[in-house]
Amino acid sequence: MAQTATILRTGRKFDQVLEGAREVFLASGFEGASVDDIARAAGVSKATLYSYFPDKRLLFMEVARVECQHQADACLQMIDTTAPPRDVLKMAATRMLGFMLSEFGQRVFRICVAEADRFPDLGRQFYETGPKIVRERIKQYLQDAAARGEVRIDDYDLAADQFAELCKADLFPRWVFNIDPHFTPAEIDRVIDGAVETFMARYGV
Amino acid sequence: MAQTATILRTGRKFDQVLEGAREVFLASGFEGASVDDIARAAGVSKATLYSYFPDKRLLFMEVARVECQHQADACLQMIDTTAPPRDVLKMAATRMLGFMLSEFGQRVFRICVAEADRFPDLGRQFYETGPKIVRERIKQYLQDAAARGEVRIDDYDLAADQFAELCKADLFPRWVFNIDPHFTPAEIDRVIDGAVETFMARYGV
DNA sequence: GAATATATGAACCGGTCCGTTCAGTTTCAA
DNA sequence: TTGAAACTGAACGGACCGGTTCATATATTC
Repeated sequence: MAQTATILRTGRKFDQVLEGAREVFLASGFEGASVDDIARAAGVSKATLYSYFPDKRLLFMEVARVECQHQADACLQMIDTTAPPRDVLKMAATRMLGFMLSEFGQRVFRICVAEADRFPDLGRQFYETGPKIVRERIKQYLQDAAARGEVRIDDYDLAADQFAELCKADLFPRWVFNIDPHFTPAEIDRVIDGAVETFMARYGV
Repeated sequence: MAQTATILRTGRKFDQVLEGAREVFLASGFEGASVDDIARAAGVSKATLYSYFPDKRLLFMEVARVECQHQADACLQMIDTTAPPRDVLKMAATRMLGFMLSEFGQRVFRICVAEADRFPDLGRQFYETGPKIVRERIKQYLQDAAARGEVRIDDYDLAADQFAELCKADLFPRWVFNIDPHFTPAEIDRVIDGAVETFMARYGV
C-alpha cells in the first residue's frame, strides 16, 4: 500500500542525519553526495537514515528548507535606519557582501544554480528567504529616506536592485568564475564605497 | 603501453561527434549527459566517439574550448564609439544583455557555475573569452571618452564593472533563481535606461 | 528486568554509466 | 577492383549508487 511519503521527525538521531546531510550536500551538491557518504558523515547507519527520510530527494529538500529558514532569521537583524543614507547603505552593503562572499553563501549559490533543473523551486525559495528580504528592507528604507528628503527616487524597485548589483561589481565575476576569489578588505571597501558613491550620485539630493 | 591521451582530429565524423556533444552537454551539463546519449545525438557509434576522444572529460573540454572561441570571435564586432556616451552605453548594454539572457548564454553560465569544482579552469576560460573582452572594450571606450571630456572617471576598472553589474539589475536574480525568467522588451529597456542614467549621473560631466 | 522502540552493519538488488572489445560492414583512395 | 582505413552495433566488465532487507544489538520505558 502507498505509504505516506513524509518525514519522521521523532527519534534520537534525527538531528545527526540532518547535520550530516547538510555537511555533505553543501560540500558536494545533490548528485555528488552519495547516501553512504551522508550516513557516514552523520555517524549513522544507512538503514537509520532511510527510517527518517523516504528518499534522498526529500532529505535534500529538508536540508534546503532548514538552511533557508536560518537565512531568513539572520536577515531579520537590521540596521539603524536613522543614520545618514551613506552610512546606512554602507552598512547594508557590508552585510550583503559578508554573506555573499562567505564560504557558506558561495556554496549555497552554486548549488542553487547547479540544481535549478532538478529542483526548480530551490532558487525561488533561496531568493525569497534572503535576497528578497534584503531588497524589501532597502526599498522600505529608501522610501522613508525619500520622505525625509534625503534621496529622490522615481523607481524604488529598480533603485534597490541597482544598489544590490553595484555591490557585486568586480567581486562577483571574480569568484563565480574562479578567477581570483580571494578578497582583501581594501578591495571590498573599494567596491562598497564605489557603490555608495554611484548610487548617491544618481539618487542623492 | 601508454597511448598518448590526445585528440584525433582526422576522420570523417569528427565534427559530428563534436556537434552531438555540444548539443547534449549544453542541454544536460557534464554529469547529466551520458556518452550513449552523445553518440546517439551525433549519429555515431560509441566506438567511433572513443576513437576520437580518449574520455568524456576531454570531449567536454574540447566542446567548451570551441564554444569559448566562438564567443570570443562574436565579441570582436564592436560598436560605433564615436556616438555620445549615452548611446554607446545603451548599445553595449543591449549587446551584453542579449547574450546573457539568451538560452545559450544562460545554459553556458549554469554549466560554468555547476562544474566549477570539476573543471576549475572552465569559468576562467569562459570569463576571458567573453565578459573580460567586453569589460576591456568598455574600459577603453571610457578612457577615450574621458580624453574627449565626455566623462570624468577616477577608477576605470571599477566604472566598467559597475556598468556591467547595473545592466543585470532585476533581470539577473529573476532568471538565475528561476523566479520569473521571462522578460518583455519594456522590462529590459527599463533596466538598460536605468543603468545608463545611474552611470552617467556618477560619471557624466 | 522485561518489553518495546530504535539503531546497526553488512549484504543484496536493480539500474546506470564509462570505457573496451570485436567481428563484420561501409567508405574511399590507389 | 582491391586493400586499408574508418565505422558499426552489440555486448560486456567493472564501478558506483539508491534503496531494501534482516538478523543482531542497544537504548528506553514501565
